[in-house]
Amino acid sequence: MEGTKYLTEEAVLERGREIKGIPLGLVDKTGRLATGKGAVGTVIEESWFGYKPNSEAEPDFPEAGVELKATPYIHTEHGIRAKERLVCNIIDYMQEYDKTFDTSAFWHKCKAMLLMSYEYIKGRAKTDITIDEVVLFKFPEEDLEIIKRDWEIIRSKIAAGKAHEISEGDTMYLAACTKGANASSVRKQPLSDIPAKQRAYSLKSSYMTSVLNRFIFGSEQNEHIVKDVHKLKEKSFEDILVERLTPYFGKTQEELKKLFGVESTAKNLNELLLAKMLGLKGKLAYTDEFVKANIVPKTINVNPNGSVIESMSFPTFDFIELDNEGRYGWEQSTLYNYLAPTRFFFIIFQKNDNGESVFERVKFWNIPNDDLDEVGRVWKRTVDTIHKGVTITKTPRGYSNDLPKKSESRVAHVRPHGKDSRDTLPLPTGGQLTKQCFWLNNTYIAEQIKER
DNA sequence: GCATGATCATGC
DNA sequence: GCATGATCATGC
Repeated sequence: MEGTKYLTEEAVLERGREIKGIPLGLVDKTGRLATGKGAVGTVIEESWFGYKPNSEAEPDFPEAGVELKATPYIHTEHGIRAKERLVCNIIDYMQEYDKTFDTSAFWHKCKAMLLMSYEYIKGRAKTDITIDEVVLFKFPEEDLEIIKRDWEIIRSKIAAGKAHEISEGDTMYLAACTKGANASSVRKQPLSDIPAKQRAYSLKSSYMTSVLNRFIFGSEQNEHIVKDVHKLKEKSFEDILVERLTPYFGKTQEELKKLFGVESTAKNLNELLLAKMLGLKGKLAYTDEFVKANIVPKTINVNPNGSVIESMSFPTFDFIELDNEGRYGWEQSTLYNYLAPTRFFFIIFQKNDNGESVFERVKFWNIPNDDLDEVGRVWKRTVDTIHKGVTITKTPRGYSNDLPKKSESRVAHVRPHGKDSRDTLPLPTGGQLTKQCFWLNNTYIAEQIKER
């Protein structure tokens, strides 16, 4: 096998398929499997295809123009989910900014990928991993239109001397994720002296979940918001969406209910109304684009004076798990990996002087880099406090603790989030504490949604 | 008046 | 039964 060239996509795919079911321990001829991350793909490339890992810029099979990607998935109670983002090439800020999508390093390397999927099972030895499915993946047209715009968003930030402001949540499917030993892995950018974090092109984990489900497990697609692909050539997905909602800006909740014949008084009323405005059968959150791009709709209620009524909560955390995560650092944490790639779709309702709720506007938002770092500091403070032991004090209003308060940070804080004060979880240092979660400060949200 | 602790309500 | 999104309520 040594020195064999795979000259066509078909030849790569055919050979790739033959690996299905063979434990990687039997495939590995070099003992590389024992080495760290990325070993699965490298072992297959080297020991199965007989290729030496090549230069960064070329696809793994240069003659066939195919990049090999081993991608883990997890079985959850809600079905198949990608374990992580699919990381592609590191972005060379100095080179990429004056290219076009077609001449970009990303497209050169990743326009065709041999996706080899395997199930990630915690604790399983790497030698026992088997590749379950192998497909030659090319981006479907509707995804490619969005990916081209994603790429352009990244490029234009570099071209504006703002490579240091790039963040994963800027884009929908193709994102610039951090890649490096730690936060101090930085590189030069062409139009500014400010060093920028090293980043790589990646396909968001939410996008990979969809790819796995669709192309490997053969599931149905979700309902699309933009049904006509050609529209995406003219305008971005976000512009199309905002445009379709604009006619309803300024209407009160009651007017909208009447308009759409909605009777409900439920808390998810706004969700129902939005679906009606867009002519959806199901929920906005379950549409193809929102699911793949990891866009989270959030209703924000604003007082007549512009202040945001409530802070925004995130899922409850487990104190013991959080303590464990502390060993791996902020960028490996659950919170980081939720907050960094997520785009939020803010649906803004403002109370008018008659106390009626008015649908003001919508805004796509993701957390800016600096503020994400600030959340990282709050996270670290939380981890450290939990690790050394939370101090709990009885007060007339319940139990108070020394986790980060709103007054400590412009951006985020920690607060209870359970059924009631008896809804508790164990602490790693012993004893129990009311379930808690991270919150984005309402004052911070107000600042972020301000129209500039 | 607001930060902070507490709790409700719905849907999966 | 619980996670999640949403909101309440009171003491400082």
